[in-house]
Amino acid sequence: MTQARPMRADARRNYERLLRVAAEVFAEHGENASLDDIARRAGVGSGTLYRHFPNRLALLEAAYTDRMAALAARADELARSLPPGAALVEWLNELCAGTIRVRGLKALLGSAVMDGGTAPVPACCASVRDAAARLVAAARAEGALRADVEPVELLRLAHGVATASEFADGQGGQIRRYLALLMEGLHGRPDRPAGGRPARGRP
Amino acid sequence: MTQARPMRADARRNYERLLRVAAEVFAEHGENASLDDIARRAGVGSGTLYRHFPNRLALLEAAYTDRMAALAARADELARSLPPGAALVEWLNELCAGTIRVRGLKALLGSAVMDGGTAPVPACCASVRDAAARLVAAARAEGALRADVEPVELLRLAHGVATASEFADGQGGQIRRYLALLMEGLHGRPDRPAGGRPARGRP
DNA sequence: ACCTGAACACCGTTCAAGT
DNA sequence: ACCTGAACACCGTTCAAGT
Repeated sequence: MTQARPMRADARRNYERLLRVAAEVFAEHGENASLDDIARRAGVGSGTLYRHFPNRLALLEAAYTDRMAALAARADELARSLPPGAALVEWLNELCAGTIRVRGLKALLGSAVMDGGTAPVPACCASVRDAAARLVAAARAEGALRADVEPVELLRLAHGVATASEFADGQGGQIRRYLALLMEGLHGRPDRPAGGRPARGRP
Repeated sequence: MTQARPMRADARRNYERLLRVAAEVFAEHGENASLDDIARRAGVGSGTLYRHFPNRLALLEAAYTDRMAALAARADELARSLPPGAALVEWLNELCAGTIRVRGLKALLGSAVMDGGTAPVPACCASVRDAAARLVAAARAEGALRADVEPVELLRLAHGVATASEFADGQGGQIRRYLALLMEGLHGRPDRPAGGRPARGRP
């Protein structure tokens, strides 16, 4: 998977300019930003963009690999400084905030939690999934998380929370609240977690 | 707001053809379907489409007004045949399933729960919001729903659940499950004292 | 009053021609 | 080996010309 031969100097320069510009433009205009615009701002021909990145998702992945890695690293940092349940919630919170602030990141994380067995999961997405799995395992062991929820499902639901939060105010003002609702449960009085609930229909 | 003067016969015909075709095409290809394609399939010039519907959202609204009304009506139907808590959950479930099956509907419901105080909420969106408010009020009165969640927030979270479900399998296979997770809460033991479902993890 | 379709600007993608 | 930019097909939107 690693570079077979080093790139020619000009190719490497173009490659890096494209990455830098793409990260900026995707962050500002979202995943559907104009590729032509990215090439233009990077000062290269559009063909050059396609030579390095065969499609939009490939460019998105390359542009945000470092941010994805940072997200994965952040999980372990939080795991060291907080109890498992709190670490998980805080991480999901930061993840949601990131997907709203950096607009292109949301699409990438979306592709990271998509099932579509067709394409293999890119490395940067796998690292975030793995980080989630570690936090989930710890939270489960502590009894802070029910056992029938898979890590990737939690990521999907967090993506949903980010989507909901985006609709709320366009920024992330409600992330913490919606995430708490997801984690705490919607029914039952806030001050009475167990019991006191009328019988519901058959499961 | 109602029709000042009846439309000319040919205009009315075109208008209706556009609506019918748009509903089909949006359902199939999603909110970003080509407007040109819709006009072509309806057998009218592209200018005619813009004359009747100034922008994409306007067409989307008009094309799905009846479905939105049906959704609102369905809420009251469920309220009559189920206990409040169950009626709410079932309605949200059908709403999510609808937004996945009918692809353009999702964007419309998204705009229905968006805060953006700029544009006034279109009538069809308001009717869905109102229906949600009725179900929420009943569920609250029964004690099946905590009191600090607004109806529009519940709709936003349901939208998030639909998004998460779409990532799961592309269809709606996980809606009921994710919705239950949202409604029941992620933490706390699965085998709670009252009304709990059987534990799937450890005994 | 309404419709048509050409016109314009834009975008994604490919590829022949260059160095 | 790599880059460029023209070329093609497509799309959203406007508007002069028609009826």
